[in-house]
Amino acid sequence: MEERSYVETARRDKRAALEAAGVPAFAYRYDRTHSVAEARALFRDDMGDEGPVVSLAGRIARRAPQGKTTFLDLEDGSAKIQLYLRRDELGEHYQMLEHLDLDDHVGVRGRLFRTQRGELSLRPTEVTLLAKSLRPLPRGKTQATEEGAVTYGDLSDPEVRYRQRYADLAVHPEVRDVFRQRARAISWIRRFLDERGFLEVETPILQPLYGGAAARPFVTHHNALDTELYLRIADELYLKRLLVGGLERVYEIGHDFRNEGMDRTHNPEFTMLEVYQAYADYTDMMTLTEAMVAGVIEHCLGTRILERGGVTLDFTPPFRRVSFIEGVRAGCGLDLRTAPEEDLRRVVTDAGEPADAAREMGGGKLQDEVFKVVLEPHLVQPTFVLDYPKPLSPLAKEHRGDPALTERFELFVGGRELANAFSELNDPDDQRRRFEDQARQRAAGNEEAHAFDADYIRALEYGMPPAGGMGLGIDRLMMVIADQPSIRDVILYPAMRPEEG
RNA sequence: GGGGGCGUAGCUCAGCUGGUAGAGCAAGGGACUUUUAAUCCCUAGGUCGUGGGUUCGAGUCCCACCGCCCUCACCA
Repeated sequence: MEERSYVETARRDKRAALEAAGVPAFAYRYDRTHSVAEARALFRDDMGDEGPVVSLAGRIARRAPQGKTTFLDLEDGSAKIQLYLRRDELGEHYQMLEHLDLDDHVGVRGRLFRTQRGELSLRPTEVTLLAKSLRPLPRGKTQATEEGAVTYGDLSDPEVRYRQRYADLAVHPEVRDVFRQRARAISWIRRFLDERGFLEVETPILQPLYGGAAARPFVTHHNALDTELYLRIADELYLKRLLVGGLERVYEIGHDFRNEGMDRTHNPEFTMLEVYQAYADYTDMMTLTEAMVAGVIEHCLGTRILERGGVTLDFTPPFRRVSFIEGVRAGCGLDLRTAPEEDLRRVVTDAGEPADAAREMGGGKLQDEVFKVVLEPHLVQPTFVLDYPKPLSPLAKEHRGDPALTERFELFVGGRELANAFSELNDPDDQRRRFEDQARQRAAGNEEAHAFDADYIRALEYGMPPAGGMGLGIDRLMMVIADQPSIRDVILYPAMRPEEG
């Protein structure tokens, strides 16, 4: 049994006292007439002491008993309001107040008015305990200053904030706002796609073969089938099968799982949007992505121009476009298609990468590294990087103008990848060769190489229409929209090591 | 995985070259009928992350472990 702090003991004593007096500590329901924000909006200054009567429910966020008068702050999901309680107006209810604590849920009914100090308040004639708080929330104390509210002694330990998100949310209205904004953004994206004829679908998370990206998977086991299953690393291959089946525009918003490192921009499970459109190519995807990203930002923030970390980001379409090859050439003078690998390695090591790591690189890996060093850090404004070298893009169609490249783009913002799209490879024989190549890499020890997916090849053989496909990391988009520096701040329950080792 | 930092009361933190713990807020008692971080008086509250070691003596020094943060690497 966990030992209780003296604070909790005091609260339990109060609970017992209330229950002994016939006051239930945990009520069943309460009819409120307004949210606190709605109630605040009802009041007009010409009402004087005769404001409307409302019923509100929420937590006690401040307690300031003053003898025959008690001030409480009541906070619900929308806002805070001060309660002004008088013994001569509450009668026997007033005795109950001394058994109420910070954080208790209460319902109150009374008239709105403005105090002499000018604070919009509620003057309750009834107070109902709705739920006792037996453990104090880690609240700070808020003071109004000339520059706005300042909170002292506030919960700040990131570990506690992520592990006990309920407490973090309860004491930080601004954290609740981040997740409200997230919900608004996602529902706007659904509407955007629905209006354009895209069908929202759900594909398997448990998969016998994983694919669609280069990543190590989580492995699990199905008892009844006695078989290994993988948590998906991407939706791609299942969604493209639907194009074969005649669902011409599909999308999915769901979690992918990648069994790799975690940091400020990576959580092991994360929310991905994938969109596929038949008879379209990557230029159509670029238009779609631009409209969607600019639209959702404008919907959430009311503007397309954002200040982020001292930099002004302008999401007004059209976004900048930079060719992968040209961008690298402008950055280091080398043409990735023709430059000797030695020269590419020198670019990488000159940028501070360890020489021995660079020596082991070759082919696509080396090209990717050159890009990361030369171009990626400069992609601050929303920028499409176009036409990736073929070795980097095993699921993308060969570029119609250059067999060394693929028709692919990635969208970068603030130096980070936000979206990835191609003209989808739909030639089953080509795809088979690429899978075979991946199988060879896998046999050579590359854990991230694709498995050979015979069923997917079979689907392509039936004939997949030409299509554009796009994937967008919802969490990273939310980091931009909500101006949060860590992916953990836009995920309600980020991955953490289990407590107690 | 490498490097750096952190872990002390319910919360935020202080604690020097080692001498067995402090503050503010929160809590309990008292005063107070318009407060705004209310104020004033009093009181209580701690296996100093865990386990070893050095020492007459460890929150402090050493070692190991656990957890979190930052950073590099890997990746995405």
